[in-house]
Parts: sequence; structure tokens; C-alpha cells
Amino acid sequence: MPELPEVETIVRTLRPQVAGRKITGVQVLLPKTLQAGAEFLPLLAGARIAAVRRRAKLALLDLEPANSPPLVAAFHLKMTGSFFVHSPGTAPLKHTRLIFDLTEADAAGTEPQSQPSGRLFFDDTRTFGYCRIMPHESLPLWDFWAKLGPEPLETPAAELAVRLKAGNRAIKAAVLDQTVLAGAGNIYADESLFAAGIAPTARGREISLARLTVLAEALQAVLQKSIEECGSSIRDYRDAQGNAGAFQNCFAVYGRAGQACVRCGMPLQGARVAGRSTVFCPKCQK
DNA sequence: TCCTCCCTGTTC
DNA sequence: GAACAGGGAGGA
Repeated sequence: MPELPEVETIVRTLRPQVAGRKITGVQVLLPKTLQAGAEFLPLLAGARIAAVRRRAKLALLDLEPANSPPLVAAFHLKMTGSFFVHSPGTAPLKHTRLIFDLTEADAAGTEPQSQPSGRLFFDDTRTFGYCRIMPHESLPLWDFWAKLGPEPLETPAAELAVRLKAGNRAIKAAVLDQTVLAGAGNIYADESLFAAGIAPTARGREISLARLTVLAEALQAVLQKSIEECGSSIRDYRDAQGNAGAFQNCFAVYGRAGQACVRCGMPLQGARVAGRSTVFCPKCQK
């Protein structure tokens, strides 16, 4: 379940492995994974990977085809998407959905080498993830992209607080809503609500702006800390070098229903909020 | 605003 | 062999 810190870690570990290299070919092993942009596949042979970046929970490859305008490949990893660079000739794995064959990084002005020197695999066990290829200039026209809220780590907490206050739903639903702020998922929603002492079911409208600012700051802190720990590895998350993160060792509430609250010792409570499994402390969170 | 569904591997 | 994990689309 890559959320913002995990996708950021994946992008950081993928970047040095593929940036500057050229694509020599693409294999689509599961058609539905390529959710849009199949018509651009013929342009990819010879395209240079100019940048690897993140927005919200999306991993983006900026591509420069040889003789046409820039493209972007936008990947949503959902729960089980992952990247890994294998040696040339490596056969697809059981859950490999997409393969980009790559050359070595090219020196400026040189022709792309004809021999592939690596294969970028997009693996996705549960097939919820997707890739969309589109012209770079079309990115703002993609509805999901256009509706994304601000990056929580690049936005003042006070501004995030105002956005969280809108609406009358459970505050956890607002934190998870990518149009309110982009990048939080179930883990970081629960962890930030605990850190801020706010019950996940509290209604945004009824929480003071001061407390919502505390929540926004808590979210920023927990995301930042998790990035430093290279994300949370529960079940199968790995970065693009196959390494696990360590932030799961810092969880105060996520996955700890029935265990003692780290603050007051009371048993943590499990519940279902906003359609998601939720853990909170009934005493510390109001 | 809230619920169901998509999907497969793991756990009970 | 059922319950569960969950981001986001789509419908009630």
C-alpha cells in the first residue's frame, strides 16, 4: 500500500537506475494495466527517460521521444504495485504487468545503444495499479490529476487545516480524500489523527481550526519521518532496489487494535471509518 | 455523503 | 473456505 512516503522512496531509488536511459521496447503483459495511452506505445522506442518524479501517490516518468513532443507515463501503484530493474533477458515474473527495456545512460549527443542493458518491470499482484501514457501537455486535462489537492509537505499547515474543515464527514474521510490533500492513505491518516488527539469519526466542521492545524502538522511530521525511514513495509512493499522501509516500527496505532496505547496504556480500539479499517485510542482521541 | 466493487495472497 | 487488506470509480 504505497502512500506518499513509500512512493517518494520508490521514486528516489528508481531515479538513479533509469533516469537518462533510453527505452528500446515495451511489453504489456496485462492489457488493463495500461489504462490509457496505448496509441503512444510506438513512440516509446528510442524515448529518453528525462525525469522520475512523484505527485500525490503517483510515480511519473517524463519521457522524451526522438521525434515527437514529450510524453509522461503516470503510474498509480495502488496496493501492490512495485518497480524493479532486472538484467537484460530476465523473463517476466508471475505478477509482472509491464516491461520497459532500457539502454545504458547515454552520453549527451550519442545515439542510443542497440543492445538492451536492463529491464524495468512494473509488477502488481492485485492488478489495481495502472499506467497512463499521455502527452506531457495533456497531464492537466486528466481529471484525476486536475482534482488532486496540494502536496502536504509543500503546503502551510494552516492552509491544510482550512481544507480539512470543509464538509461534514468524518475527519478521517477528509484526510483520505486526495482532492483535499494529496498523498495520505490509511496508515498515515490513523497515525496523524492519533498524534493530534483527534477521533477519526469527529466531524471536520466541529473541530476547531487550531486543532485541525495540529492535525496538519502531525500529518506533515509523520510523513516526513516515514520518508526518512524509507516508508512502511507491511506485507509486500519494497522500494525499487528491493529494500524494505522501517517506519512500520514506529506505528502508534495502525495494525495495533487491542494492544496498549503508547500514551495512556488503554487498549486501542478497532473500527470501520470511511470504509477503512481504523485503529484509535478512545481515551486520547476526542 | 456513503457504500460497493475491483483483485489476489495471506491469515484464521 | 471465509475474512481481510484498501485507493478510487461509480452509483445510491
